Order: sequence, then C-alpha cells, then structure tokens
Amino acid sequence: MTENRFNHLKRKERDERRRLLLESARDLFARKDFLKVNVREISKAAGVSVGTIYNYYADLDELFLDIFLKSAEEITQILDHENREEFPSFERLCKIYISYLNQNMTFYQMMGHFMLGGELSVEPTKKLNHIMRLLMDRIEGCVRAMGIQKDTRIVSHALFSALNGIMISYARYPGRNTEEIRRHTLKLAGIIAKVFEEKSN
Amino acid sequence: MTENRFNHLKRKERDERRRLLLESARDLFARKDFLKVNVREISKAAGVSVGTIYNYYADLDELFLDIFLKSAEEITQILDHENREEFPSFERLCKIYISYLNQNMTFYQMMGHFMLGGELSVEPTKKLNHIMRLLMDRIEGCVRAMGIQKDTRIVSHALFSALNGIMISYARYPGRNTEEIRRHTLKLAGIIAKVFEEKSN
Amino acid sequence: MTENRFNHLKRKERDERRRLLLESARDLFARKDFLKVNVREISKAAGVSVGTIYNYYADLDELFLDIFLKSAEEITQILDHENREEFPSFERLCKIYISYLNQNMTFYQMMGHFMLGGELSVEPTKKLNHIMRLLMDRIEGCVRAMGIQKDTRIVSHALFSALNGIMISYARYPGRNTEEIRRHTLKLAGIIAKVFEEKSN
Amino acid sequence: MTENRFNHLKRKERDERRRLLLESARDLFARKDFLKVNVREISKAAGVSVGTIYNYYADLDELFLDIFLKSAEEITQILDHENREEFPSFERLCKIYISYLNQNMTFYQMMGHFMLGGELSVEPTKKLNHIMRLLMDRIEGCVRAMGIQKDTRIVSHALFSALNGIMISYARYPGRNTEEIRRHTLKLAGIIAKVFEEKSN
DNA sequence: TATGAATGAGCCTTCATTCAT
DNA sequence: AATGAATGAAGGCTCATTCAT
Repeated sequence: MTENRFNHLKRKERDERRRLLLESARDLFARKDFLKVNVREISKAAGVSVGTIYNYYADLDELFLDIFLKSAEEITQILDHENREEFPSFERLCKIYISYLNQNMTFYQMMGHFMLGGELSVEPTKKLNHIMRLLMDRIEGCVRAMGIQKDTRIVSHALFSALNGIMISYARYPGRNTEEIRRHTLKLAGIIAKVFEEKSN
Repeated sequence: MTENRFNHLKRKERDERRRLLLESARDLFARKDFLKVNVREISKAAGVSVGTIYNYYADLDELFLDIFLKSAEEITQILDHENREEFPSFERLCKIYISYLNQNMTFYQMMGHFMLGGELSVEPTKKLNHIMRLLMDRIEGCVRAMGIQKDTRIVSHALFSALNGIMISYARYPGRNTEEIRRHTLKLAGIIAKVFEEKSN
Repeated sequence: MTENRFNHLKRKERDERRRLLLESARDLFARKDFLKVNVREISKAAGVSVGTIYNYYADLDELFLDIFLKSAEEITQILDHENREEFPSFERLCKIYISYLNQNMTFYQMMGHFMLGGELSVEPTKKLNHIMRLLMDRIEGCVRAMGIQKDTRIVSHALFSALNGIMISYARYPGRNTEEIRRHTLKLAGIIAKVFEEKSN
Repeated sequence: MTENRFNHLKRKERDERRRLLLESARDLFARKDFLKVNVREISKAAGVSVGTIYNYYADLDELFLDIFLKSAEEITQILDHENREEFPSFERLCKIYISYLNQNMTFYQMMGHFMLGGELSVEPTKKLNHIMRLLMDRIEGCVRAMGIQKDTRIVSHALFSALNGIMISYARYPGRNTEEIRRHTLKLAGIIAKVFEEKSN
C-alpha cells in the first residue's frame, strides 16, 4: 500500500519532469527545424544533461512522437473548446486547423517524419492511433453537424487529409515569406471548406 | 560547326548517362526509403563508383531533386495522355494521381523532404517551380473542363494539396499493408473528387 | 561558491585531458609528418576514440595550432630559464633555438602550415599573436642585452626570421641525414649569431 | 640520323608544350594558393585535358617542382642581369630577392611544401640541387664582392636562409595587407643586409 | 597524343546512445 | 536519478590518377 502511494508519487513526479522536458523541446522546435536539432541542443534547452533525456525517453523518436501527440491533443482541445456550444462550420474548422499548423510547423513536420520515414513500434503506434482517433472524432462531429450523414468517418479522413496536404504542398513555398504563406494556406483552407460544405447540401 | 555538333553529341551522351544514373536511383528508391539510402548504395545500384555520382550531380540533394522532377514530369505526361481527347473527370484525375503516388512513394517522400526540411538554392528552385507549374496547368485544365470558371488556379492548388495530403496522412498508416493503403487512399481520392465536382455544379 | 569550485575542478580536469591529448599528438608528430597523419591515427595514438578528439577541439587545425602554441611556449620557457641570471649571447640564443627546432620538426612544419596556407579565424589568430609576442619579448631582451639600442623590435623580428629560414631552407636537405642537418643548421645559426653580434658593436 | 633529328624535333616540341603547361600553371598559382588548386583547375587554366598533364608530368609534385625550379632560375637570371657590370650590394641583393618573393608567393610556398613535407625521388633531387647551386653561386658572388673571404659558401647559405625566413615568418602575418607585408619584409631584408654588411667590414 | 569519365581509397566530421561516476 | 565524456559507426564528398577511346 505504502509502496503503491510512493510509486504513485514517483510516477507523478516522473510525468511532471517528462512534461517539462517536452515543453522545452517544443519551444526549441518552434525556433529551429526539429530535424536539424541534436540531442545536445535539446538537453541544453531543457537545462538537463543529455543522459537525462534517455531516462525519460528510450530514443529521440519517442520524444518526437510525444511532441507530436501533444500537438494533436492541443488541437483536439482547441476544437473541443470551439464545440462547447455548437460545432464550428467547416470554414471555421479549416481555418482553425490551418492557423494552428502555421504556428506549429513542428506538427506537420513530424507528421511528415513519421508518415514518410518513421518506423514506429507497437506501443507508440497504439498511442498514435488513439490520439488520432480522438482528433478525428472532433472532425467527424463537425462533419455530422454539417448535415452529412453517410460515410462520415471517411469523409472526415478526406477533410483531414486535404488540410494536411495544404501544408505539405505550400508551407515552404520557395520565395514566399511567412505571412504570404499564411495567407495562401488559409485561402486554400477556405476552398477546401467550401467544397466540403457544398457536398453537405 | 563541327565543334558544335561534337559538343552536342557529348552533351547528349552526358544526358544519357545522367538519365541512366537517375533511373537506377529511382529503382533503388522504389525498394528502399530514399532517406535511408547512402551514396555508396546508390552508386552500387547504378553500377558505378561513388565518384561518378558527383560527376553528374553536385550533391545528393541535386540528384533527389532530379528524381522528384522526373516524377512530376511523368505525371504530367500521364495526364497529357489522358487529355488527348477530352479532359478526364475529377474522379479520373484523382485516381490517376493517387494511383501514381501509390506506386511511387518516392515522389511524395521527396515532396516532404523538400517542403518540410530542404533548402533549395536558386537554380533548383526555378526548375522546381517550372515543373510544378506545368503539372498545375494540367490540373487547371481539368478544373476548367469541369465547368469551374472562377479562381481556377487556386482551386487547382487546393485540389492538388488535398490529394497530396491523402498520401502524407495515410500512406504509411501503421498496421495497414500496401494493398489496404492503396484502397483507402483511392477511396479518399474518390471523396475529394466528389466534393470538388459538386462545387462545379 | 560550491558550484564555482566544482566548475573549477571540472575545468581543470578538462584542461588536463586536453593536455594529454595534446602530448600524445605531439609524440606522434615527432615520429610522423603531421600533414600525413589522419584523425584516426591521432586518436589511436592518444588511446581515445575519434569522437573524443572533437570533444576537445573543434577541428584538426585547432589541435595543430594548440601544438604549435605549446612549442612556442616551451621555447619561451627555455629562454626564460636561460635568462635567469643574464641574457644569453646571440650565439647561445641562436643555438638554443635551432637545437630546439631540430628536435621539434613539428614546430616549423606548423609554422609553414599556418603561414603558407592556413587560414586562422579571429580567436586563434589572437592566441597566436599573443604567444609570438611573448617569444619575441625574450628575443628582444637578448637584443637589448647585446647592446643594440635602436629598432630593437624589428631587429628581433629579423633575427627570428633568419633562424626560421635556416630550418625551412635546410631542415630536409635532400641527401643529408639528421645528424648532418643538425650540424649544418647549427653552423648557420652560428653565422647568423655572429653577424648580428657584429652589428651590435 | 633522320630519326635523331625527328626525335630532336619531337623533344623540342614536347619541351615547348611542357613549358606552356608550366606557364599556365604559374599564372594560376599567382592568383590562387597552389595547395588549394586541383588538377582539373590546372588543366582548365592550360586549356588542355587532365590526362595531358600526365603526359608531361608523372605526377603533380613533378609539375610543382618544375615551377619551383623555373622560379629559382628566374631569380638567378635577375641576379645575373644585376651582376652584369658589378655585383650588387647586400642591400640591393636582399631587396631584389624579397621583392621577387613578394611577387611570387608560389616560390616560397613550394619551398615550404618540398622542405617541410615533400619527398623527392632521386632525379628530381638532382635537378633541385643543381639549380640551387646555381642560385647560390650568384649569392656567393655578392658575398665575395662584399669583401668576405672566408667561409663564403656557408655565409651565402646563411644569407639565403635568413631571407627565406623573412617570408615564412611574415608573409602572411595575420591582419596585415599585401602592401604592409611588402614593406615589413623589405625592412627586414634591409636589416639582414646591414648585419651581413657589417660582418664584411 | 589528347581526352575526360571513371575510379575508390581516403578524409574529416557528426551525433545518437551508453555507462561509469 | 542525473551527469556528460566517451564512443565509433556512418556519412557525404574530394581528387590524384588511370585508361579506353
């Protein structure tokens, strides 16, 4: 019993330290392309030693995944907040999502990393699937709220895909600055929203 | 005159050798994630020495870009062939594109590489923009043929984005095999096609 | 306070390890032309891994420079020791310097490396200038002690140059063995000493 | 007989082509540090193919040596020209030599290359020794003309060494520009001249 | 003789991960 | 649990030299 409590406390502490680590890394990645960052920089940003990172994460990919999951969770929460009274329109949903992505390069960069090259093992895959399902639930909520009744899950996938595609296709369009990219991607988000809306009528 | 012809021949030979190199690399990348391949493997696959690679490409990124451009060109040609008599429907366009991507992971992997992390210099950027414009022209052709009259260019961007997004979001969905992925991505392509079609009515 | 002391200790340890690395490299260079040695050999000679070298030096040139500086310092100390009671005669100064150079090929080899081809950045250049000034101070001391009163600094430069020139001109005279070279260079040192002495009268 | 003449002609032609090669390389090295130049650049500068270089020189070091010898010969000729009526003073000799070196970095750079690291084989060594002896003869001429009667050969060596040393010690003094270096090295040359002159009185 | 594409050993450097303290 | 020095495989790239044409 005592030991359980003790363990419980220890786990809480551990989770808290892990969270701190995660947040420092996120801050760092907001300033610097995560693929060009190395462990030493991460540890320095977190104010801990390199070894400590490995006390909390088996390897860097696990940390990356955690950051990705954190972002997915964050978006989910943002959508939940929007949903409080009624589901947002596609227009609003798309703009919220694309705005978030414009401010969090890391999210779609990591999506790229895991989807295009990463090889997750079983446990991480489960976590990933779980969180993605939660996010998809919110999107599906909107889809339903928009009056679509058939194939709502797969339509949600399509909508989600389309939005991600905007970023991968135009987030770094050579020759455009951050503001121009924001505007262009939001415009595209608007179009995606509109075509999905028209379907629902 | 003579010299011109001679140079012309030499350049043709060189282009031909470059093409052979390119094709070997493409074949290799069809079997193995291009980010996990190193120069030595590429040279072995091409049956040349490491140094030879650098006789044709300044660095690996230049080779990668060339492969990407080649694929973009190939898709453009496929669409041109389709267009011969009349422009394909969205349905057909989307399925052709997604089918191609399913058979050429490298294309969207490299799109990810260049869009999410790459830093192209001026000349490569120009080549990239040029070829993408050609591809976009074909898509815009379909968009117009479908009866959309306003904002055809940006709608084309949106359609293109949406399709790319399908791959980045689901091409490696953990736990699914190649065939399942093909089916799922084609399904999503179908939905994208439909929502864009409905817009055009 | 505690942390200061701790840091102090750690820095001392680090300095000590750096010194060990330096000494192994010097030993190696005594046996083998430093330009024909590669990192792996250096690391092997030091009994550490390649990576460790880069924990202490940003690149090989930094290590080379450190070795050069170390030698300059050593000569300075030898001269200081000589100066204890009175400044050595030119004869003695020249012979000491040339003897040292005969036993430390690396010193003038590196002088050649940095002076004829190297491109030092700001910080290294400062360190180099500082140590050379210290060495020159000793030479100038002798120059003054020999009764020369005017232009002592530039005369010191001339003397220093002349001695270095002996080595670059005859240290590897083809067809002569180590002993013959030692004797010849010392003889030349004697002449340089004599002509500078005569000036001082 | 005929063949002899033919061979003779061919040899002359060959020598002429070799000379052309040599001159292009010298021009190139006047603009760019010879240690940072590669064969391709040399061949391009000469307007021939890489392979052609190897038709005239067994390896690059042979070419380098030839350039060095050429410079030594040139200096010898300059001194001969000066000597036409009477031997130049030390002052003049030293300034001529240092001026030449200031305008021909390559000469002392290559001296450094061969003396500090190079490993010449027998034949090249002979050529090197021969040309250096010719140069030394001129210097010795001056030494004698200045009234020195004993040890004239070794005094010449010492003088020669001292001058070379000026360049290796100060030719690239960090933070000084070309003109400052020219002035400083000439000043040092003046001092060397003076101390040797005083000896001769 | 001239060519220049091909060669491939060899180089320096990086960096995720480990492990003794 | 925290540390951070040590590790060493791995990687991209260079370039003098060769040799088939």
